[in-house]
Amino acid sequence: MGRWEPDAQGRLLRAALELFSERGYEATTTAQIAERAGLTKTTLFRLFADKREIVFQGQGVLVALVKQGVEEAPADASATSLTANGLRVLSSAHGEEQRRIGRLLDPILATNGELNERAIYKRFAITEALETALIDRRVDSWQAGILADLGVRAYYAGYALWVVSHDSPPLIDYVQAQFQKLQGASARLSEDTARRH
Amino acid sequence: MGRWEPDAQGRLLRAALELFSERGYEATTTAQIAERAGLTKTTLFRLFADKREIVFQGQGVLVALVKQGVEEAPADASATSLTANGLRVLSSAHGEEQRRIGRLLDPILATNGELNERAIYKRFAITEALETALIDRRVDSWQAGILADLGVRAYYAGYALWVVSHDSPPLIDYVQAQFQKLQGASARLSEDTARRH
DNA sequence: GTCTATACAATGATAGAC
DNA sequence: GTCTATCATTGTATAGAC
Repeated sequence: MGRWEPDAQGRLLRAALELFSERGYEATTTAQIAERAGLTKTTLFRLFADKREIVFQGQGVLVALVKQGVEEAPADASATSLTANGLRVLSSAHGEEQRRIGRLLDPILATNGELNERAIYKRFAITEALETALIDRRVDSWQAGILADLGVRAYYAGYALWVVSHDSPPLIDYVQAQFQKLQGASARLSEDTARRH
Repeated sequence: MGRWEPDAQGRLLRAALELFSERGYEATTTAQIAERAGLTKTTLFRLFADKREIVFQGQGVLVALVKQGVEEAPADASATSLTANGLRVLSSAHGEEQRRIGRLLDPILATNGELNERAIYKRFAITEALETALIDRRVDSWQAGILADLGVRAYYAGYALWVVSHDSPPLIDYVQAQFQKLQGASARLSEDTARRH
């Protein structure tokens, strides 16, 4: 049992992804994950709050990043620019390593309600962080909510395209393209409504 | 043990809300809930998928209602009208009974991450149902996503106001007011962006 | 300060009896 | 349809080893 070896969390994450891919999420016990990582169940639960967090704890930084992106934007930035900057910093956390993890994780997510529920919870946490950060930058609270929904929708749509792509463009390119499209669709929606009066 | 008495689910829901209010969600065991309802733990888990579903299973109909509301809207309805009709039928499910349950449940939700996670999952399910129903009515898929976010945001904001109010107006009045405000904020957002070119 | 061993409570599944 | 009984697994708590 190679104890004291470094990166216990990383080893547990890799062991979990392997086992979940091999035999599914439910058919894998926490004891098996710990064993493959050369640790015990006790240690696993000291490092992760629950079984789901083994694969999702990495997303904890995303909340801080989107907040930071909004805070760091120029003083004269529009509400939309503040959002775009949040998305830019948020996306910057995703490199090849995250793409590889995503490719393993997404099929598992799709077939498991328990994991999917946690994924949605993380999405909501990012949305709330973005909304709060925008309000802190004096964006109108109605607009902050709308932009948070729009921005996070762009982020997840962009992510879905990026994770399966074999191209070189970084995630932010995909996210920005989605954000533009959604803004255009939103503008057309408002025009349509106005035209009906 | 008054077995064979009717409305086992309702008895379990009431028992759960009482016990959660008295001693908190985590301090209440499923055996205690079953006991207060005059049943056993086994029966509880046959009627509900897990402990959280005791208080959330009632929301399962909401997904069907919002879908139905969009489907039943007039053939010439705009995308916005389709959404409004979905919200109208969705809101129609909430009477005094639901308000009473909400008043008990909301404080418990606020203090428990596990329950909160399930609540967010239900919100997402309603959003997806609305988005899909709009797409089925030939709404552009970008606009469908935006309207689903906007509509569900209006629904939850309206619900939060309604549940604590002591006035007579039904939920739909609150939801419609929120939907109007959000549409206005969205239009101003698009104007601001256009003006910057 | 991190890991292990052990014991424990609670969730949720399953099988057979009424 | 419900009950009793038993079971595997998750997740916690404690005390001690390196």
